[in-house]
Amino acid sequence: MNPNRRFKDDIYEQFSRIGKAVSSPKRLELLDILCQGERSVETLAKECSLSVANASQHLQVLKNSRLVEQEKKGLYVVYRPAPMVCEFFRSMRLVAENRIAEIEQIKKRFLEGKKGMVPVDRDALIGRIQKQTVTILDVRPKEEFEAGHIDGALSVPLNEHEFMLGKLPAETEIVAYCRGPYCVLSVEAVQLLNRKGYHAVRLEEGVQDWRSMGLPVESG
Amino acid sequence: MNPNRRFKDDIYEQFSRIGKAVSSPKRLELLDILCQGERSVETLAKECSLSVANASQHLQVLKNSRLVEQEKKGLYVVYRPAPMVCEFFRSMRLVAENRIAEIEQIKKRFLEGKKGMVPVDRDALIGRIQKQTVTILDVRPKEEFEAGHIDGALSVPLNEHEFMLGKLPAETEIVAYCRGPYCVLSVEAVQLLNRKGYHAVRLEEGVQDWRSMGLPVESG
DNA sequence: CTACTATTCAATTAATCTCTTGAATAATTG
DNA sequence: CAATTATTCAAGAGATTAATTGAATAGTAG
Repeated sequence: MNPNRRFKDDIYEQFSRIGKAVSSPKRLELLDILCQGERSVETLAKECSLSVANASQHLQVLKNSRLVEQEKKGLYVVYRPAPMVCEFFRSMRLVAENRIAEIEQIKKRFLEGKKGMVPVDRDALIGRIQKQTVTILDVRPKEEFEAGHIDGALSVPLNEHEFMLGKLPAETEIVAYCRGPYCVLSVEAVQLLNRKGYHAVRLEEGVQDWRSMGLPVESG
Repeated sequence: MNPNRRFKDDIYEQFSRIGKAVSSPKRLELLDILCQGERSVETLAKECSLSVANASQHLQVLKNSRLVEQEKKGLYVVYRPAPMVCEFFRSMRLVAENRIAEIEQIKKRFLEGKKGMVPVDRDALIGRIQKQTVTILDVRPKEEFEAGHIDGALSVPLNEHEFMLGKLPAETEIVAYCRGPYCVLSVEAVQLLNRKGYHAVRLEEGVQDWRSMGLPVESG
């Protein structure tokens, strides 16, 4: 074969390793979660409804395409996204959201009939946070809250909701957020709160989006 | 199945349409070329060493994942990248180049033993263009030159090289560029020029890279 | 209207990928 | 040292994908 053709074939073959890695829905879900922070295989498997063996296998594929890195921590192996990968994933997500109409439809269908799912006006929200006329809840697990959260948010992990409910001011409006548009924690939280008589709405954006819009993020 | 799980599966399934589209080396090559400008099926097939039927089939896949758009122009169907796609492709390319060591190796192996393939210092080059102590050649087909080229470059398509050779100043150094690091036109041009006694080196970056670094690009 | 051109479609084969299952490994704890 | 835990490996079934071939379509030119 012509050496020029050979060169191109070899190069695009290598590029396609990245593409192959992100061609499986489950691997994308794994990546999406990893972009929130490092996780163990078991955690990832549970989060993505995969068997541990299958999750491990997908993680190997991601590792072989250099999209994730691995580190042994005590009894666990934790995976985390390699440098640049979160930005790349974000770029892919944006293309998908903008180009593939079905995504909007699926979201719509899923949220339809649920209370408090209207999109929140970000600019208005920022003003209201400052004026303290709104309570903002981070409903992700505590560790994720600690790794970074919207400035002024309260950590109320979904599983502790029942417990925390009493502590919330009954009169102010509540805005709940979680990892982003495809994480359902805030959806469940908002439904629960509304059933309990609060006025709660969902903020679709997660901390990553919040940060990448240049808005204040706290940690600890 | 749990409706939350259903929702996530549906969403990531849609995301994976983008991933599947960029999981084939040939489709990546097609996309890369399309990011230079719109092309007919036949042109793309020839450029990527594909049969026309096969190229068409790959283009259908890209179209179904909404990465390219199609327009009938006279006897031809031209394809072009959809909005945001070039940026996405670039982001993918950057991840691959930074994370996959094999790519650097393949480049090295291909260029090894060839004259004038040392990387050109961009900043120094800009200065020398302004001082006119260097001749910069765009060796892509004329139409591509006309659609946009590095400010100050001369259009000398590779196939017309023999013809144009006499017109080049023999004493000044020559820098040739083409579509980017994986286009071999400038490699061939530089070899040819060096055989003819010129002092020619290759600029790896293409117009796209040049532009995205905020450097001046002319058209027409 | 006929011939021609560019592209797409349809069917086939070979190769590749995903998930499952059960076993293997490797590190930690009692 | 034995038991436990987290992860990985290996093999196989079923589904998906890429390239090839030959035919079909649709628009253009003579």
